[in-house]
Amino acid sequence: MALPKTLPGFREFYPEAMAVRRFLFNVWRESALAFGFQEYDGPVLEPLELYTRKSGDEIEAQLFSFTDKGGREVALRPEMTPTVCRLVGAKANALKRPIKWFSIAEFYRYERMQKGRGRSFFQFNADIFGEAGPEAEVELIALLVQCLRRFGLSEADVYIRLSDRDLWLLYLEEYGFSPEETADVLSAVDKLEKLGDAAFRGYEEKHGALAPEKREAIQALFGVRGFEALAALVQSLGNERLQARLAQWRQLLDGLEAMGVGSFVEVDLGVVRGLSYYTGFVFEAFDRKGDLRAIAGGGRYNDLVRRYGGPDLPAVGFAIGDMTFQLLLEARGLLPTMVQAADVYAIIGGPAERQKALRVVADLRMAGVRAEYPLRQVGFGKQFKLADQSGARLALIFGEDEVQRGVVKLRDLRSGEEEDVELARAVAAVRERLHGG
RNA sequence: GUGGCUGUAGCUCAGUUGGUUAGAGCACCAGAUUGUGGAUCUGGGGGUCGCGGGUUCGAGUCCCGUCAGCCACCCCA
Repeated sequence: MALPKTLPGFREFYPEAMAVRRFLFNVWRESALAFGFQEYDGPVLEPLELYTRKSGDEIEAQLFSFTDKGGREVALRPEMTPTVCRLVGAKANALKRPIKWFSIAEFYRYERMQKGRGRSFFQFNADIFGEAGPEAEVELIALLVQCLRRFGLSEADVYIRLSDRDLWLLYLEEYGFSPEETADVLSAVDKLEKLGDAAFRGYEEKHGALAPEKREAIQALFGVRGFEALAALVQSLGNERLQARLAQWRQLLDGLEAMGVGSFVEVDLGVVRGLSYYTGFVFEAFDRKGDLRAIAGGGRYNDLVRRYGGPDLPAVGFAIGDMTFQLLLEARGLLPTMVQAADVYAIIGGPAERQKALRVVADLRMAGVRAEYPLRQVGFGKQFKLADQSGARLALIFGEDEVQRGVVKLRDLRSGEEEDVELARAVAAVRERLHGG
């Protein structure tokens, strides 16, 4: 009788893997806190409707959804954005603005597994609500860069492609595309990089052949790399609203420079992001080598809070996934070896000494010192081996001689240095050794 | 959902044209070892050979199916 196996795509964290996970999370959390973001969380299980209302059925196909015992249609959360929109929307009037929130949470998608993608994964999400100007984007992109740099990743490892759905909309309008056509053009643009001209097939089936000059116009904006090229293209059109949008771009790029993160960012109108709820600036982070899928992605979604029943509240956010991120750190040799070592290992002579030793161990632990000892009585020599293997810096030797004299021997396992310490002073002596030198 | 590759111990793998009771290294446990170190030696536990069926006197080995994993497509909130 075999035990039931782990569900495909779900992850188990043995202590070593858990240490890596905690390392990632800690750095992300510290980064967000340094930026003044506040941590929140929401339910893992949500009404199915939360995810089906705004998007198509393809998304529903990738949901972990079922009917619960009360007959409710429910789904495991596949992303945080709807939840956070609801949370913020429900209390928007009571929340001090700008609302800067982050979370580190597990998500679920019913997908085929692949390198860097499972059916369960963690994401760091950071969002700013209530700020319509590009200052919010500056803050978020700076946080994203901080989340990279704190691990030792530089602009040589990662770059951020920065684009703008607003500008795309204005541009397409200028070329006479209707709103319905615009959505399908953007969907084609999203695939243009991979598929080439074939990307327009879906559009043409729906809206008829694409005039050559329109196609050229799309290709022109799609190919824009760098602000100079963007400015040149926009100015050639003489459209006032596009000009105004360009001013926003300038403000954003100046802010990023001032924050010292400009070197990570590349203006690249080839990105539009598949999701239809994005309304303005969008960005995606990739590794320079191009071996991995996207590391992070985000953008502005000014309509979403309102669409979830809240007030009109501008919003920007991004997410970093843990799987690809960890692969990147591994590939660059930036994952430190995780040590879960004790500080002190107690070496215990016999049953009589054990009484004294456990008391000291308990006191050490109460003082926040990681203290270990052999649960079962084993030979002295063996205990030294165990102490060594535990990675502890110090050993406390509770031998018969020592305990009878009312002392314990404190041994530095690195230098071999030993000294006798009064039992009552054992905790203090250990702390001096650990912190003092 | 589509296609390719791969499944033998916790890990890395060996296993002859199909032939007795499936092996090694690492890891783990114990002993040597009742007062000083990641060593050494000895021993031990651990396998329905992913699972199911078929061919055969006989299958880890050949065939079919299935499941799982990896990779690519699709998708990517």
